[in-house]
Amino acid sequence: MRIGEAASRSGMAAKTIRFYEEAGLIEPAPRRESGYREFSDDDVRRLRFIHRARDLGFSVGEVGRLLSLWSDRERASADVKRLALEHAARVEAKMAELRSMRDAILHLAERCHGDDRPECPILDELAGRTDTD
Amino acid sequence: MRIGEAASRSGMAAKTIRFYEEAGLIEPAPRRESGYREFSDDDVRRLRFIHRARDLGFSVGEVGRLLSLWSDRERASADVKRLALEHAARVEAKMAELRSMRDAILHLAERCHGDDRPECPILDELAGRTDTD
DNA sequence: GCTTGACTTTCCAGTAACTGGAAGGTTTAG
DNA sequence: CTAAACCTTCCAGTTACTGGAAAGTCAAGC
Repeated sequence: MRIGEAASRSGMAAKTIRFYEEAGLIEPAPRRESGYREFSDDDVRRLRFIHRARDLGFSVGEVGRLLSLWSDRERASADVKRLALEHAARVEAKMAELRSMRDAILHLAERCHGDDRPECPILDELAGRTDTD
Repeated sequence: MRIGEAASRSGMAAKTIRFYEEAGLIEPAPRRESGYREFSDDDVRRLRFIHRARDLGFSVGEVGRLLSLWSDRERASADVKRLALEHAARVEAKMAELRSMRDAILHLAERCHGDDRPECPILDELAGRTDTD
C-alpha cells in the first residue's frame, strides 16, 4: 500500500510517517519505480504501535527504545517496565507542576472582582506586591 | 544598569531578555554609546512581572496581553480575570490529559512482572492486543 | 600603556515533534 | 486525454528559549 493508506490505517498523518522515517524511528520504506513508498501490513502494525506509545506521552526516543524491546524476543520485561515507570514519574512531575500553577492562578483569580473596575489582585501580585493575604 | 544586572535582578537570563526584546514583548532598550543596552528599575519591574507570569505558565503572547492590561489604568479587572481563568482551564485540561496517560501507563505496568522473562503486557498492549483484562 | 578578565554585542544553530505549503511527478477514473 | 487525487522533496514556521562563535567594551592591576 502507499503512504496514504498506511497513514489512515495507522491513524497518523502521511507527513508524520515521513518524519519518523527521516528521524530514524522506522526503517526507510522500499520504493516503487515511481519513487512512491510501499508499506506492508507489518509496517502498519509498527506504525500503530508508535501511535499508541506516542499517545501515552512517550517521546520519540523512548518509542524507539520500546520498538527495540518489542522486536527483541530476549528482552527482560523489567526493562520495559522500568522505561514505563520512569515515564510515568515524569508525567507525574509535570502534573504536579501544572497543579501548582493552576492553584496559584485560581487563588489569585478568586480574589479578583472581575468587574469593570481596574483594581486587580492578579496584576498586583504579578507586579510583585507582597501583601498579607 | 547593563543587561547582566537586569538579568540577575529579574531572575531571567540576559539571553532571555534579548529574546523578549526581539520578540516584541518589551520595548527595545536604549543603548549607550558603546551599544550596550541600558535598563532602568522600571524595566526590572517589568521583567520581574514577565518572569512571574511565565512561571504561572502564561504564554509569551498572554504575558504581552497582561502587560498591556497592567499598564492600562482604565482596564476592567474582568478582562484580567478572564485571561487568568482561560489559562487555568487550559492548564486543567493539560493536567487531565497527563492524568489519563499516567493512569494508562500505570495500569499496564502493574500487570507487567518486571522480571527477566520477556512476557510483557505493556508491549502487548502497545502492539494492539485487545484482551479482556 | 598594556593586558587580562568580565562584560557585552550580533548572528546562527539546535531543541521536540511535527505541520503547512510550494513545485512538480504519478496514477487512476471517466 | 484530462482532471482529480495521489505522491515526491525541500523549506519554513511553530514555542521559548539556550548554546556557542567571533568580536567589541570597559575597569582593574602592573
